[in-house]
Amino acid sequence: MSTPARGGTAALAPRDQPPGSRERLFGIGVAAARAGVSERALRYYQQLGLITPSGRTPGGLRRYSQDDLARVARIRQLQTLLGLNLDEIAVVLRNEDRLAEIRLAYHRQLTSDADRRELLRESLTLQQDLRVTVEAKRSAIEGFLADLDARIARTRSLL
Amino acid sequence: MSTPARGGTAALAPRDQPPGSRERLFGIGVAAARAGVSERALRYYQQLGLITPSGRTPGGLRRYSQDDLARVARIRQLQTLLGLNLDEIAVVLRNEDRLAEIRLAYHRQLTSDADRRELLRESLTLQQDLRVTVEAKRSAIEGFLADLDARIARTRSLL
DNA sequence: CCAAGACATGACGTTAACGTCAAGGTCAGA
DNA sequence: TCTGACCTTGACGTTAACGTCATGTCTTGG
Repeated sequence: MSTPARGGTAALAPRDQPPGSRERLFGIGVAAARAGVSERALRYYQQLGLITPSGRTPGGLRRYSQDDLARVARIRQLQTLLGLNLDEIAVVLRNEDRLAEIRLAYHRQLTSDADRRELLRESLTLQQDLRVTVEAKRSAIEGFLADLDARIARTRSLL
Repeated sequence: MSTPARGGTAALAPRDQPPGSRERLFGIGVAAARAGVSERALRYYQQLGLITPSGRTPGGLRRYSQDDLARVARIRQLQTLLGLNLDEIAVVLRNEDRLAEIRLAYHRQLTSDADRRELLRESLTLQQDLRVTVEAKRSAIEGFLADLDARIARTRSLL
């Protein structure tokens, strides 16, 4: 493992700041704080393939972008709101990633028309599956809440 | 620990079947199957004080009633729907139990008026706390669903 | 250039919520 | 009465999602 020479063959190296869009990047400490999770959690998510920091310093330190933080928020949302485990979350995220790719390919016409339609259908199905479970959860919660309100009303009536 | 003599001083022992209401009782195997959980889970819930089978055979085998099964269902609901852990669930259940007791005491006037009002207020507060968290969850899920629907619409529009 | 944080990569520890196995008791029916 | 299915308690195992070191590296202000 040789430390890559800084400024050497920088052709493919991810630029630190694309001059136009001033993308602020954070170290793992700040990123974790902003995302409301631990550094360990961020490394763990990465280990499971849920996120990859959008950059590394030449020395190997992780650099997180705003989008990365949004992704972490999404993970937490799927975790706490829907109760999915990290493996299930990986599936959802992979699907969303593919959709984003398809959207790009759609504009640049990099893939064949048939391929895109195929991928689109597949993604749509996955999204609809997710929708079904979420909808079920919603109605269940609604029932729970109605029940709870009834209990509260009964309790109030005793006062 | 002496095995309690069967048929001894049975004055306070829970009757097996109150002659009027034909309460069917189940062994732990059937109970677990009906509740959709494992036998181990039932024993574990009992260990944590979440449920107590409403009876035991003279030999010590657990007997679960319909109400017990409903209670297990409630546990599962709080677990999967709200994401509470078993300790938090214990709090909720204890509160609900107390409310039920209060209702009984209310009719039979076993406690002082002041005591009952005090307990009622306390229970009401707990219920309202729960309501707040549930309501938060509901609106969060609603937002999630709206967002998901928007994504689905966008995906559809690409087809 | 150099010290003080911040960070990287293992590797082992922890907690909740059970799973599983062992060594026996209990019960209902033939 | 006796067998086979069901059940008991106790103890140890398991899995997910991290927590917590230990040890060495990177980065940055002075």
